[in-house]
Amino acid sequence: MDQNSRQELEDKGWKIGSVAEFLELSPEETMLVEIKLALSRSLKERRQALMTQAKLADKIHSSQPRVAKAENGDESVSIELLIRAILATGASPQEIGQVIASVG
Amino acid sequence: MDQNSRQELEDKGWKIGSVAEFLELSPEETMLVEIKLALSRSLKERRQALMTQAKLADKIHSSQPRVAKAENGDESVSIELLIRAILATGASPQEIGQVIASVG
DNA sequence: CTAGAATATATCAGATATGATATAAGTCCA
DNA sequence: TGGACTTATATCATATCTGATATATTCTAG
Repeated sequence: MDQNSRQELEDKGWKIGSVAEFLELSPEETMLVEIKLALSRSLKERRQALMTQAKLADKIHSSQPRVAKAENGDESVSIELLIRAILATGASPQEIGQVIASVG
Repeated sequence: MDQNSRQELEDKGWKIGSVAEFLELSPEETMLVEIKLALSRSLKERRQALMTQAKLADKIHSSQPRVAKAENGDESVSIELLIRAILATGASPQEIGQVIASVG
């Protein structure tokens, strides 16, 4: 975990108040966060190539603001919603598996 | 989706009241459910080889009953908890990606 | 520039997932 | 056969996630 990753996580609001607190994330907790961020990035890439946030929101019976949060790695977004959204871009389970497997 | 899968899903309580209702699951919704079930099965296999449900519950700061639900594909269990649990068995993101990629 | 479209941020009430607890049911072997 | 251990089921108050809405900001074409 380098300084850039740390900054990225803090920027996304991963309730990190101090370096010490950050370092207390276990490897498993860190992996979980990285999985979420990888899914966020994948979602944004795929969605941008295909449609607007509002259009995707409709497809998954959600709202444009929630899609925005999903794409920006907001901590309030569940992995479940991320996967629902990615599936709605036409991704296969294989592709989703790839994204997760690509994490550290 | 064959008859066995359907029966499996109904057994797990995936709020399916009738065949018609079941068939109204979109391909994306079906994939999501199958991803969850695949993760459940993987969790159970891995955990059984290593430790007791109570031990795993401690590791993820959860409870034995919740681990039981996770392993039995209970609808109330989030993908997030499933992944947290699988990571706690020592699985890598690669292995989790494999499980998801193995779905349909 | 600038209007319209897309995206981001803020707020919130309701829905869902959570860990805890109690306890039932199953498993195993002394 | 029964007692320890493990897993399953039921209930619940609380925490977290949800979609909706309002609105601010950013982007893009003209």
